[in-house]
Amino acid sequence: MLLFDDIRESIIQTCKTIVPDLSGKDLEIDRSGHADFSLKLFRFSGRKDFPQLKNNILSALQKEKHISSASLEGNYLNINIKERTYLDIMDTSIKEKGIFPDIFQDPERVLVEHTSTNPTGPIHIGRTRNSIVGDSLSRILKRYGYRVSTQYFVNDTGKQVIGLYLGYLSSENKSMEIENLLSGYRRIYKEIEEDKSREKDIEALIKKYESGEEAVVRQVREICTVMLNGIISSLARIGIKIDDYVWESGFLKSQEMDSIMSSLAESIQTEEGAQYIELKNGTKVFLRRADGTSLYTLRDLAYHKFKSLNYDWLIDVLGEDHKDYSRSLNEILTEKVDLRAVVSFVFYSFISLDTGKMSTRSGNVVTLDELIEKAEENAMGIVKAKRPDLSAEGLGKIAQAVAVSAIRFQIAKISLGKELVFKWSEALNLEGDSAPYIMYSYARTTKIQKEALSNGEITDKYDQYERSLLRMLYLYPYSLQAAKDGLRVDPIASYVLELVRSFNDFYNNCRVIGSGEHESKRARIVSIYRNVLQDACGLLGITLLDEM
RNA sequence: GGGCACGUGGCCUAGCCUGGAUAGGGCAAUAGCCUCCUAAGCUAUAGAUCAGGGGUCCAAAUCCCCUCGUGCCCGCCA
Repeated sequence: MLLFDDIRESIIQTCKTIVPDLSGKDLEIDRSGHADFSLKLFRFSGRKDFPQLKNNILSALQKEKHISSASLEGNYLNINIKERTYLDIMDTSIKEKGIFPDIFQDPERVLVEHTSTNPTGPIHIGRTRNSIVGDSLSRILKRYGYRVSTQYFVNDTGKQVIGLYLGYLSSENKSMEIENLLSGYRRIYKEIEEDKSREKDIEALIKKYESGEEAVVRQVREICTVMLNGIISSLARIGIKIDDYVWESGFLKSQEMDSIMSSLAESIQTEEGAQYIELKNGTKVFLRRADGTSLYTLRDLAYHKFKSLNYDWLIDVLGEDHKDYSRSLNEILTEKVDLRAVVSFVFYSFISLDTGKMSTRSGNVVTLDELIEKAEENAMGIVKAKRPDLSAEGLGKIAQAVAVSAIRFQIAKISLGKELVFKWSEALNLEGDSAPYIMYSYARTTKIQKEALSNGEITDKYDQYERSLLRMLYLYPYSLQAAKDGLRVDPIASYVLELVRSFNDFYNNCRVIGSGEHESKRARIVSIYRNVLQDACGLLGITLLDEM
């Protein structure tokens, strides 16, 4: 059910007067170029009165006020909507509400947890998929009317982070700089590979840390803060700002953890002193080590409990490696802990490099900063060549917008289940299905917007390009809904590309300025285009510029 | 071994949930288009046994089963 004034609904109502058991599914958006919408009549073809039925629906539809034409082709009933209807619905919505579609306000409070990468180094492009998806998803839900917040769960406990701390302790250079901390971290993990007993030093430190030894706690926090600030500023460069940062160490001796443990009390079993609970499929989920220190699952359960106090719907954006883990977590949350909030998980597959899996520890990574820098440099070269008339400042502004938008779009457009292999040549390509392609089509409308006359009479003559563009614009809410329902970002990206393609057809075939009787009508179509494109690009983090 | 994903022209990808009319795009290739609102654009050509096999159905890229290939998970890591 779409939440705007949908003409599809009124068509279905009309059809129902003839065939009461018709449903919304029978009327689909046509993708094959036959019509705007098509009614599939296959499932009624067995009826004795089928020929009569077809004709009855046809004549009922021909009288419908929004329909310009309806015709039978085999078992399809093809329907075209009046161009003026499209134009008026969108025009009115934008004039009166400033937005199309004007959808509902849902009071649900939603928390999107994303990124949450270990603060053990700069964020790399693999993790960036998490951030981009999480950020766009929260924008989509906000656009839908939910009250949305975003949160980053900062992992400042456990082996990785303590390993980072040990690296710091055992290196001569005590500067709190990212590069220095990172090299200490890498050195420690090399040492562990060669000599497993080094892990004991980490375990000993974890114990000190969890027991709250002041100097340890303070220094770990300090190191994590340095790393986290690096990640925060990298993300800021691509337009991502996370509302809250919640430190995992805060749950070590928390009310939430106690509450979880008491909810689970009856199910807890022990094995050589370690505490675990058993799931329905027999999996053992460990909560505490034999030495009493907590495990990630327990802290994560406490964190979910905490989130559920303030939100109705929790959305976790996670790598596909967390699938089984999340299933276990969810089983515990729904069946053993009485969590009020609904929890949804969004999984994405990994981004790898030509050289294999990405890893901060091994150094086989492309960091987000590296990508941004190369992308900006690349964009700058192109803008310079195309716009020799602009000042350095103007060039920089465009190059930056192009680089950031391109990075975000390249990731957002791919559906989450697909594994990605990062290739520089593709990342730096700014033609075809890329953000600049979209941005460019917007920039071309600027002069039209400024100079075309838009308040004259509107003719009733529409050509195929105007008609297709109007229809594409009208279909925007359907993509919004697909994105929201599936917790996906790529439907918006696909839609935007299709919309831009449709606009380019229009632009190349329909002159606006000085087109006489067509000018007002076309100017209004362009104006709606700018509005919808801006809306959709806002969800994807694509910056639209008036010139480029 | 068990579980979860993914497999669409040389490369990348949409469509799959909710089966239906000629499988959309892009990159790379070839040939064109700037006296006309920005050529980061547009047009045309070439390129696909929708991994393979079986099944259901009037109808399968789409649903079901099997096989193969790839990735991920199966820790007192996070």
